[in-house]
Amino acid sequence: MKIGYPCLNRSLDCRVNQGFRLANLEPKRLTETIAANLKCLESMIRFNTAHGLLFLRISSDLIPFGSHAANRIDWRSQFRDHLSGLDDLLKQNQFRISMHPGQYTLLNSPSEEVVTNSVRDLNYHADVLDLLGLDASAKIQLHIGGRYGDPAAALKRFVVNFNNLEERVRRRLVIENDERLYALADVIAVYERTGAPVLFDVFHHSVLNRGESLHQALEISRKTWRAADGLPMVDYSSQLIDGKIGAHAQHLDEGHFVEFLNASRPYNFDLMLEIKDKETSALRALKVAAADTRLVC
DNA sequence: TCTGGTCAAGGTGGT
DNA sequence: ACCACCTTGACCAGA
Repeated sequence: MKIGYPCLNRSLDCRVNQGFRLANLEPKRLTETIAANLKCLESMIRFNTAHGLLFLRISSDLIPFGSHAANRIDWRSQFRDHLSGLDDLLKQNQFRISMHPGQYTLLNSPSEEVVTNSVRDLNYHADVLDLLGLDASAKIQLHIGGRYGDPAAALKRFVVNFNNLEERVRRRLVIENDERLYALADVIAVYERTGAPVLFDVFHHSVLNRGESLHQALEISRKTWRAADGLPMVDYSSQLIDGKIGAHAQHLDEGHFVEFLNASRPYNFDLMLEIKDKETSALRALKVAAADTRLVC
């Protein structure tokens, strides 16, 4: 079990997701921003290495407008060496890597244009991981998408569009249960028709489920990961006190986390802590989990 | 330097 | 048909 926090580090004096408005897009600025973001990603990798946080989710905003038609610079060639340099760092320290496209990336939309844009966005994510030289254990996690008034048809569209993706994208895609529309059982149904492993989200499952216990859910989801996919990935969070149901906690709830660690044995997985204060909670989690024999840090 | 409106992008659900 | 809301961090214009 490696532990990580998503995308951003609050204690560094740089940012990996610097951007600007589309109206201000200009090749020189784009090139400079990408260079700055990559430099900051290196700082983040060094920070995580030093602290034993070896599960890294790379921000989708690493390359501003990464999949947008207006991005016309050849960043893939321009930053090829820079990216493979980062890969050395990642491999030396045995990092586990993921990425998570945003809410607008929807493979199952009834709109052809939305699907086209989504495919391009998934290609972009795969480009980053490919250029980093990472194997198939580096994953891109996606939700099934919308319901569009007809969940069966929406699921079918997901399967068809998934199976039309390039192999280099398909091998990296894993599907995550959400907290409103598609529960673990739905994601499993998609797995059966696509072979895409299931990334189990503990918190979403606590909000939307069909009665599976944590144990059952971990058992069901882990079986969908093959050797080449690496250890299963699991997302963890807890409810924000006094927040709406489904809102992520601001800080790690240590009691809840200890309970999760105990209840999740003997299953092993890499754990992403989706908690607002990012590395602060991840570092606390490492301490809490210090005696857990599954932990790698 | 601060602040509030806005940002590439879609969809749900209440009225 | 319309509109508030989602979920979020950061940009940026105007004060």
